[in-house]
Amino acid sequence: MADVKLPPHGASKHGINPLFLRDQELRQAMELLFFAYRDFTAEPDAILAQHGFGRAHHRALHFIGRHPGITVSELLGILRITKQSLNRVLGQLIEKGYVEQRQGTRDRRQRLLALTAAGHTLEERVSADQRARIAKAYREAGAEAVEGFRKVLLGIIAGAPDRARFERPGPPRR
Amino acid sequence: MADVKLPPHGASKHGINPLFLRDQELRQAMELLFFAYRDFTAEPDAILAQHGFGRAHHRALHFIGRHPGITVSELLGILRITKQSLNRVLGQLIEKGYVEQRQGTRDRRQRLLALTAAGHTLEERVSADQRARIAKAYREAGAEAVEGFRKVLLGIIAGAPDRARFERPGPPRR
DNA sequence: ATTTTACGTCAGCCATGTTGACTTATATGC
DNA sequence: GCATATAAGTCAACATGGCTGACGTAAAAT
Repeated sequence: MADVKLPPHGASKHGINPLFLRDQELRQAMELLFFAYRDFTAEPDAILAQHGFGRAHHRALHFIGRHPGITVSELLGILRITKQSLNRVLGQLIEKGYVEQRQGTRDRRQRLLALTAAGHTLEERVSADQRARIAKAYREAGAEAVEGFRKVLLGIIAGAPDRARFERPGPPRR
Repeated sequence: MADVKLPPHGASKHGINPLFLRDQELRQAMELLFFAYRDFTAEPDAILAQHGFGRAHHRALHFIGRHPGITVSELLGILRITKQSLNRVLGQLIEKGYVEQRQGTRDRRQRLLALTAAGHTLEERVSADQRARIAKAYREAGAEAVEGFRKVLLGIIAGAPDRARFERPGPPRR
């Protein structure tokens, strides 16, 4: 690593440095992720704003919808935010009747979270554009590309525990 | 669309609804994007915080680095934020000596932006983890998967103008 | 000469993250 | 049974990075 010296922008006078190409390729991927995420969230954000909500509310709705009965601390582990931040969002969703809590049976300290019917409806409305966008991208790219897309994103995701989410078909039961 | 009625969570008593599988697949993609983005930004955010900067600063550094001589309004078009928001970030980067402005020659109202040497160094430091993460994911997934990854992300990105960024090899000259 | 464009700036608002301190109820381990 | 640990909630204060709206200046375009 220390013996490779790149010129300021990687291109030497006598041709193109292969490490420069590599860097370009990696930065292109960074941009693809940025643009995709930017466009992926634009529409949902606009719809959420009409309800006085934000992106954080959507994330909660989504994961509660996919894992009915999820506990607060499990949700915290997924979102990687503080409980104070989550509580604000969760409180608003409960107050407006999109999320319900019930006490855990095995452990009565837990609050098991679930979407109400209204919560399901809202989540569907908010995510409609995202699902359509992915459906379109998948359709255009083909099954093989979809496999590659999954593989690479999985490689970007950090730890084993999170990756495990994508190994089994259904949500974890409680 | 109106004639297809899904049971609450898509699974009927007599087998699995193919539309449910489809929905699961799309939601899985949503989650992959979320987790990848979450983990992709965690390390850079930590480094930036040590410098008193945030994610917004990194985005500016990145795009200025890739498009030396970019104008303020071009950068605004890429980031899709307001000029007031960009100005705050840009002002801090200039003040601390990571970004330089010079007056446009063709149009003297323009401020052409470029990284200083310190700016380049900082950007490299901040993006090192991201590049390593992508390099690892690319290596593990293989060339074919990388092609698929690009194809699908490109399909998710909204408009023709933005996609054009990924069609040519080099940054646009000015 | 007028209008439009590129950029900058001031002021204030909101969403969403943070830290730190503290409380309550319940489980768990000795 | 008591001590400790855990799940969740709460209050307060703060930072970042978006936003709107209003206004200013210089230069280009018509």
